[in-house]
Amino acid sequence: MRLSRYFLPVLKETPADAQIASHRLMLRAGMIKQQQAGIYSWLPLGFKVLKRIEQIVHEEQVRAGHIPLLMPTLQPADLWQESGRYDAYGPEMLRIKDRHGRDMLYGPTNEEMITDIFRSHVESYKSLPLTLYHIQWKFRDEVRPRFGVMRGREFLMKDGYNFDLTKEDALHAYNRHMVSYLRTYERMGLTAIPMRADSGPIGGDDTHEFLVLAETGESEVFYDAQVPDLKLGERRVDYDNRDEVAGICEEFTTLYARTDETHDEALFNAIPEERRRVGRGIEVGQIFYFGTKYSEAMGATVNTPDQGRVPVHMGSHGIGVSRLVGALIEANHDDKGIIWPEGVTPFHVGIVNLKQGDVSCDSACEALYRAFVEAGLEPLYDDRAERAGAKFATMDLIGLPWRITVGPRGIASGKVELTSRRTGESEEMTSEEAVEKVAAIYAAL
RNA sequence: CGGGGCGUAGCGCAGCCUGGUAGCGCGUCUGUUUUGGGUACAGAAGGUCGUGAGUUCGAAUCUCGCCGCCCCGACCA
Repeated sequence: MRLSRYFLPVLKETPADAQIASHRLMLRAGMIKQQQAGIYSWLPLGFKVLKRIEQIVHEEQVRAGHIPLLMPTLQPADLWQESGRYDAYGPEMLRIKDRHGRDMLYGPTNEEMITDIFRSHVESYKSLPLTLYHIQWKFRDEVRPRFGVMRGREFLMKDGYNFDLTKEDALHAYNRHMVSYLRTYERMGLTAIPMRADSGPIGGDDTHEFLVLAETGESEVFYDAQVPDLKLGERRVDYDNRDEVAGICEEFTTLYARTDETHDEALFNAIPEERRRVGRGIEVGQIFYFGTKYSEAMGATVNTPDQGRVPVHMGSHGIGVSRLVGALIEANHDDKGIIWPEGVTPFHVGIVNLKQGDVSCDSACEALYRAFVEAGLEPLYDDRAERAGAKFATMDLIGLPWRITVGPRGIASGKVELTSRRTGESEEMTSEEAVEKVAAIYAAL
């Protein structure tokens, strides 16, 4: 993409309404525009990041054997009356009437609807196990939306639902989700810690929240200093292997890590003092096992091998996709702007032409641009007639992890400069070497 | 939903107390200039001062209502 032809409305000054870093930077970098309290338009740069995150979530769900579908944002009230949540949910649920006076709602979650889909088409234990998920916009009419996309009213969420014959099977689904989530966050360059949590209104016995450590987090967290060092890394996971999956879950949940909701002072104090940590975290996902709560209420039953009929065991599992954009920035920024991890960056590399209109600089930039496109990468070429300072400031603000600087001085000796946004370190090399190096970095992801 | 604050040009703000022709910086547009970290000069465009009512000869300014937004708490992917 050529910046002169892109739509990137960056702001030099910080909008007064934004208090925390991610919100400020998303506005300044032209990623979002607020339309109402807690409701945002996603401008091209923000939309790109959102889509990258969504893509990673999809890939890891499919890898775990889960099946994508898409349910509507608007739901009929009667499904929720069946489960009893129409009255239980309260004013957080946005209720709407259509022209015929029928009661509808903008879905805050989809347990009822997915259960309806399941019961319409599944009759036999032979169809199990089954895990369906979608990534769709949700609406929760928060009393007080804040922190930009981290606490919006409208938000994009991946929500998945497992249907299993037995509790044991459902717990395997639970574990599968935990491992797939760990992998999802790691690919984004985030450390998200599973913490035992309260079940809240969704109900159920087993639940973990995934927290990204950040000072601006809304939850207080207590954890063993060794927990953030746990990594899934390169290991291959067979998601059908129950023992292996359970083993990984055990590895990641044995050390103490809890939110204030479930914090246990005595257990915490059993950790050696130098390893006790208290901090704050941003919740970016949650997994639940809730048994037959919805299947019983809504008649989602299957025939069993011994001629019986039983309600299925279920769980639901969510990742806050739009919230992750904010959480990623909270975890990756400095005073100049955003620093995207390679896994989610909107463009792979920025090309800065220090002397637009200079024949040798222009042609070197064009050649770099073509080379990156041919290598399957997306460059953002700042070809505006701005001076160097403005171009650097824009690149720093929008946070592309790699920048190539092309100027008359370097070009005279056949060199360009490759700079890491994270470390600020620069290296001189030929254009070919720069393309090769950047391509190798992304190929290794 | 309790408490606090704000609404004046695209963005950031001053003016309001003490009513009298609506201003500044940035951005935008035109021209010149400059060119390795948000450049300089000259000119231009852009505002029913959130909204409705009231007081007044006269309201951005005073009074009341409404709407919107932000912050702190209680609640949540």
